[in-house]
Amino acid sequence: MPTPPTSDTKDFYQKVYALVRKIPKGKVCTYGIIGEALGGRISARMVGWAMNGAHHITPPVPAHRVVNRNGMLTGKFHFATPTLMADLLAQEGLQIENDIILNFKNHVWQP
DNA sequence: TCACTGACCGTGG
DNA sequence: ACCACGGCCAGTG
Repeated sequence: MPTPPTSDTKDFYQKVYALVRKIPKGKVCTYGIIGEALGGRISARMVGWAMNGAHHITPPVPAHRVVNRNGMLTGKFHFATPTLMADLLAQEGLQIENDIILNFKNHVWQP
């Protein structure tokens, strides 16, 4: 069992992207939930790091639906424009204010 | 090779 | 209720 001989890290990236793509429209997810959903052996930090490569991969990943536990758009600065993330979320019917998702807990989606 | 940083989270004082 | 610290893994200088 054994242990996956090959590096899990690469698989882990793919898992993160797959899960994020699975997030339904109008819903959001947190880094911690994703990390736990992938096995819990990973840190939420790595999830964010994985998203760092989500810019040049295909198909595109709706990273705008991934926020921190606080419901705050922490990664908005990593997007094409700092307002793109809030804009996309607003288009999905989410209410954003001060870079924070209103009623965030009510829009959280879990795998 | 060592050290620091980074789209985080949880617990303690 | 708020502030501070540690833990986690990987990539870059």
